[in-house]
Amino acid sequence: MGKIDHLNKAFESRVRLGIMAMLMVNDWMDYKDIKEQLDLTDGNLASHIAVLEKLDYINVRKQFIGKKTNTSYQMTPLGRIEFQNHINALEKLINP
Amino acid sequence: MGKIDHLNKAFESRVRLGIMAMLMVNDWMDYKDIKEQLDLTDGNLASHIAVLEKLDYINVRKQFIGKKTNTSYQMTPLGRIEFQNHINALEKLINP
DNA sequence: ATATTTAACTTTGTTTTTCAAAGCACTTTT
DNA sequence: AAAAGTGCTTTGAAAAACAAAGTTAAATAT
Repeated sequence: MGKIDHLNKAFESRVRLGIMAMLMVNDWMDYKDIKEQLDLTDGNLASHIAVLEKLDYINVRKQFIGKKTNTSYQMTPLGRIEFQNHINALEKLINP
Repeated sequence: MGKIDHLNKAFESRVRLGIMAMLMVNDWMDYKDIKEQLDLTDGNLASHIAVLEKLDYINVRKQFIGKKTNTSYQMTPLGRIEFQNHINALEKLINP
């Protein structure tokens, strides 16, 4: 068993790392805010969100605020566990 | 400027993360040891080493031990700085 | 002396991932 | 009626990851 096996492939992208880090500390985050804070294009963000959603690492909520569409994201319990595991693996790798 | 801009693209691969982490704590590491500890194929390791060498993040030393060829790797000062920066960026991302 | 094994690659080919650009449907603002 | 914003999807090109096979030279075993 290699030493890097506990690093989660889903978090090899700095975009997805960024998304997860934001969702660790903010319960629901808007599409627009994530896009702006990470400086991403729509297509780029949408594709990474799709990956995280498919893995059941994030929940997606679509609603209307007034008459505007609003999409926001929340970490799932599984996502939190997996991200924590990844962070722990990173720490072990770095401080062996 | 996005929050993930200080994450180094070179370290998005868990293989390269693993190599650098090993070289943080071991001055010279053998090809064979890295390959075994990270459980990589020859081609896979060679290609990632090539990336890190091209960026001047690692030094390569080829020598004979007795009559056997021996290839080993060491982190360069630049590599150490860049890896540290990456780790710092990760920490900021995770503990904001 | 010959055969086998080992180290350290390189090459090849497939699959996956990234990312930007364009388009789209709907809504609000002017 | 026109322009602009939201939140996508689709397309397509480029890059990256990875495994498998082949290569070379040297080491060891027979």
